[in-house]
Amino acid sequence: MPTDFHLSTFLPYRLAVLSERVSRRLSVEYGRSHDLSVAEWRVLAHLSRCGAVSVREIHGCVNLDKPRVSRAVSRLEAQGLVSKAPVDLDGRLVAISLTEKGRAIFADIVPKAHAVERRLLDAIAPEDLATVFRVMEQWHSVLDDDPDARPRSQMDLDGLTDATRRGA
Amino acid sequence: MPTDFHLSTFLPYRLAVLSERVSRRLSVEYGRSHDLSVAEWRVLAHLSRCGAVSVREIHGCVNLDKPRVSRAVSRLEAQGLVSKAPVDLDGRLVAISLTEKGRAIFADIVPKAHAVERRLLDAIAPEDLATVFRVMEQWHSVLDDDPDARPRSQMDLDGLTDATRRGA
DNA sequence: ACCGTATCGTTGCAATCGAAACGAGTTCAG
DNA sequence: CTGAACTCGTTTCGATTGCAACGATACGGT
Repeated sequence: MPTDFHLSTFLPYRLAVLSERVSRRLSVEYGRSHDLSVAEWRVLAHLSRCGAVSVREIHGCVNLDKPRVSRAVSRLEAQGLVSKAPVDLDGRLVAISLTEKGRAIFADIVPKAHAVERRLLDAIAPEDLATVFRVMEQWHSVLDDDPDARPRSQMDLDGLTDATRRGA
Repeated sequence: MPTDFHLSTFLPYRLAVLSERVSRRLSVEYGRSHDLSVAEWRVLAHLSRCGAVSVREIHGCVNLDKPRVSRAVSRLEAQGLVSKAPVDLDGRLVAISLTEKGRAIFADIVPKAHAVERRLLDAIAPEDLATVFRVMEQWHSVLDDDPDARPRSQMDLDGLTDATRRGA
């Protein structure tokens, strides 16, 4: 009677537990073979799509704070998976891009990552999957309207289709 | 044509981003007023339901590793929200329970936490919500069958209804 | 009773984290 | 041309993290 509160049915808790479990399972794939952190994996993934970009760009796209991106890039550079080059037009910027080795290692991980994802996706009926993604987008919308919530990152907004896009 | 991989549509990434955003929004509620971490919040929540329990018990129930629980309890004890008592029958165990102050602070936070959750839940049609929870449970089942995934915590298993329970 | 094994809670330690500060570079108003 | 304001990437620093030991207690076979 004091306060009836069940942690195990509390939405934020449930999301956190599932997300962390999935994330940890995935990190087995890129942490076991090659020695990558979540941040490094995300940086590689972003670079594989966007070519040569700045730290700022990555920071705004993959939900990692600036220092984390900076350090992840440093470690990746030390391992030879990534190269930094100065930008002529703006001396502050650094153009970061994948090396051949980085591309190779990423190409090696992607199928394993996709396999983990596929096992999850294949267990769900397509229409249920659609519902889930729609709901996740609605939850983001709720947070978009909440001044106390951290704003969404750029890339996650860009990924929206017109059907699911809000405001705009 | 290297490897076509979209981070922004990758399920583990999407889960991580949403979960982290929700979690961070929630932590505003118990971090701003009182000064609690996620671990401390979970410990309080568990104690509010389970009375006097051991560190081990909490550890197995709320998805926190043992040292984290131990340290969270220490901080909570230092703030007077929790009290530790030796157990007669087993000298290794410590019985942890809420103090009056701890109960009061928890009672103050719960409505705010529920408000955050409610805003999310109210945005979704009931049948869609049911689908989402069912899918989340299916994903847990997939991970339960995966030897490379970390096992699920006790309380999260206990929370299952017979309708959704797998194996057993 | 005794010793090996298991469990409980804590602590040590190295790595990581996040927020703020920093230096270098750029922009632009005056 | 100058200097204030801004941006970019890095670094600093205190706090937190996860993992692996650790001391202490309990149990079980002999």
